[in-house]
Amino acid sequence: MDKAFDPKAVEPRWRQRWEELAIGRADMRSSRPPFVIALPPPNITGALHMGHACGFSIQDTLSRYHRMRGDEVEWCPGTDHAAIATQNVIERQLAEEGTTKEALGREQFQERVDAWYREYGGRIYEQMRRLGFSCDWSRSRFTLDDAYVRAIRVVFKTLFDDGLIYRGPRIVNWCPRCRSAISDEEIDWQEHKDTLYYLRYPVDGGDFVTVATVRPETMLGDTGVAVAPGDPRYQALVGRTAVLPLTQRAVPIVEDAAVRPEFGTGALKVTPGHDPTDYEIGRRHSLPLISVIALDGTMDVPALPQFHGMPVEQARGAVTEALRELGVVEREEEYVHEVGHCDRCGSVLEPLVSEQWWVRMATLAAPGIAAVEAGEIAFNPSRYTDVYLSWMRNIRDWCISRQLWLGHAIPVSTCDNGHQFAWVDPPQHCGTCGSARLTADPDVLDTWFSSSLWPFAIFGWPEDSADLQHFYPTDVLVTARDIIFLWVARMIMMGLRFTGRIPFHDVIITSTIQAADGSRMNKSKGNAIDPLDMIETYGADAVRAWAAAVGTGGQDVRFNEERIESYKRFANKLWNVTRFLVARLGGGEDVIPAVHAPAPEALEPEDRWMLAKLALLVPECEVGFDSFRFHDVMERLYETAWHEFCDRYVEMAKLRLTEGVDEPSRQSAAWTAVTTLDAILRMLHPFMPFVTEECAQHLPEAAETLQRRPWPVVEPVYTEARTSAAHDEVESLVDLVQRIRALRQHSGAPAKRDAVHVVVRSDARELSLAQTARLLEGLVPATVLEAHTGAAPATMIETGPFRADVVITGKRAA
RNA sequence: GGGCGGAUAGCUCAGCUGGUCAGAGCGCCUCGCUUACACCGAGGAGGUCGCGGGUUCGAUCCCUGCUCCGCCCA
Repeated sequence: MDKAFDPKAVEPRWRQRWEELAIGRADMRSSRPPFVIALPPPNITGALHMGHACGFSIQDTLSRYHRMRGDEVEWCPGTDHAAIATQNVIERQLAEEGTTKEALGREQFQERVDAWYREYGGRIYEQMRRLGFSCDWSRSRFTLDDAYVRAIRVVFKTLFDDGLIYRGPRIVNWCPRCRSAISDEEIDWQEHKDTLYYLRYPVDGGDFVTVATVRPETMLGDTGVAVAPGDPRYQALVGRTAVLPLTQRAVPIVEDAAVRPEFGTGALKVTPGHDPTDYEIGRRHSLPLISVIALDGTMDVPALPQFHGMPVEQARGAVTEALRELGVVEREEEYVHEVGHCDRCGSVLEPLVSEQWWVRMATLAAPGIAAVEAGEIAFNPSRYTDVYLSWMRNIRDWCISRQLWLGHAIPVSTCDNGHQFAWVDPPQHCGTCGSARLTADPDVLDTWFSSSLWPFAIFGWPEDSADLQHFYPTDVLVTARDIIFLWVARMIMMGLRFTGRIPFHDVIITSTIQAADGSRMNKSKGNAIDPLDMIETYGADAVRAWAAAVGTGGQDVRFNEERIESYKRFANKLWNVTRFLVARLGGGEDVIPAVHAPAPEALEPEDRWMLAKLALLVPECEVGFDSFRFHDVMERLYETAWHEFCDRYVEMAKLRLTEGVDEPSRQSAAWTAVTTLDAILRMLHPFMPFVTEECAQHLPEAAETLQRRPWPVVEPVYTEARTSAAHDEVESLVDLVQRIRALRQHSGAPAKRDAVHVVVRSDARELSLAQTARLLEGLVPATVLEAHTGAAPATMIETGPFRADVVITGKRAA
């Protein structure tokens, strides 16, 4: 065996082995209880980032653990077509080539997209394999698969026929660059420093009202002025009309509770066409709705040619200037506020009214709320329960249409007689009048609409497939916090609606990995860490162990490379202790031959000490796994493996492991060491599969993979009374050793056996004086005497059943 | 404006339902190339657990107010 563990040399071999053995492949005919995870599908052309590395590592750890516990594990991977992201990539490419998708046409554009998928699709799977993930690759799904598309259409048509999907004009967040609606959940809010303008609108009868706005250009579309109900400042104006400068339109002054009287002047200009709040106010007061901004983000005011066609930003200046000339700008002040940007392209979003498809959410939400309230679905950490519930209780209709060229077409057609219907298979005729002149809806579905079907559509729904029967509902969903609304909530609602069952019973929200300075990791900011670099430097095991240790608990974590490095060292430690045992017990071979269990009486106290530790560790790990406290499990395994096993037990047993004198003692030490190491490797395997596999190959119980070995069992001998008595005594002895060493260090004596002389007495029952002496001599190291000469002063140390007189001699030369 | 979370050793963080909880890793200091490992071993120093109140026999852990940081919703 090499002197150090080399991840690069080991990882490819095991990745290949696992693929050959198909450890991830689930058998739906198995009688083992299923344990199922649906992988949140990453973007098919995307690259693995730290968030993936973290969340996916946790899923693999859970999967491997459950396989060892005897479950039939189905961890189903998949990828998402990520319509907006992909379309943006292709559009950027086209722009560099000096062309546009419009010039190309839909067909050729689609060819470009397909080519892109062919070239980069699945790249992320390769990156996932680098981390040793044991997904069921045989069941990989893609959201553009034919069967998946069919499931989407069935869902759409059902909701449509049930009246839960409708088309209507609504104010939406519009991205002028993507030329598409963007959902509320996809807005990237950024702080802007703008100017708050105070505009004076004359009121009929000689008064005036002053409104405050950061967007003077939208005043061209104002259709009202609103004040808070009962605001004493404005009682005289309510019910009268203001006359807008520039357009000369007369608009009513109304009272509305949405107005915050403390903001600005307490009077709000109402632009229903370009502000969500104003839109609602306008509806309540039946104010007209005027659009003054076109879909491309330019002013759409043919009646005012001086502004028509001008980009909004520019129009803001121009309109303000015109208003200044009219003398209606009372005041200007700096104003800092949050402005919505497109998540994908960064453009400032423009609220405007357009025709969109919507899902009525209230009826879908009710069962989703009930399921969580009843505890059928639990969030981990539990505080996210309230986050979910409050969003669900205040749910708003969901805008599911996007004006993209890429994605799932909305399966709705309209015939020339105006009959509109949803379909699953593309229709030839109108179902109502038989007309063959059909117009398909030009929009596509929000990607999250398709994602919301994921847990059941991946298993073949709407067919009542064997996979679906066996693997649905899934067990656990592992995902990031920012996806609770976008995805988790919608999966719950769709799952309940279409299968009548919850899609999973536990949701694990992973930590957000921040940059070292606490800021958000962001590719464009250049502070993102590439997991592949980390694997390259520290090995996949180290990255995975780090992810598990840091990824649950719900607390955001600052990226800390040293922490990953510490797990690389840990892997090396495991490797070296294995190497040590192989050297002592392998008889010259690379693999330790079978070690027979000793008679229980043959176990020495330190053997029992180790077994007692193991007896505690196994159930602790199980509890940790079952409560998703991965960091607890990882920490306990690290502590036990390194400090208790390597530092203590192996040191205590070292002399007994040499070829020689006391064969029964040697055998019990060998058996204890191998048994403990074997158990530790198995328990660590879900976290650090590569190094544990590689080490386990050198032990007698070698199997083709640890995934085919069971989780450790606590044997009766680990827990019997003698064992715990021996444990406690050895624990005291370890304490004694530590205190003698401290004394020695303090005295400046070298760590030599003849520098420390000890006379020890004890009331121990399990540890004989001879065994006590042997352990002290080996561990301190020290010379144990019957009695001191009395020539040098002794220090008395008392701990547990032991009383030791210690004499330090042979001071180090300064 | 509403809500959630955080503030624990120099750094990054654990501390579940109040009483061996004051911890880990890294860093630091001292010593050691003892044939598993210097990707190591041994020993050690470092914290009034953000601040002010309160509940309690007793609070880092519960309640409340405040300060700063992060996030979500509006």
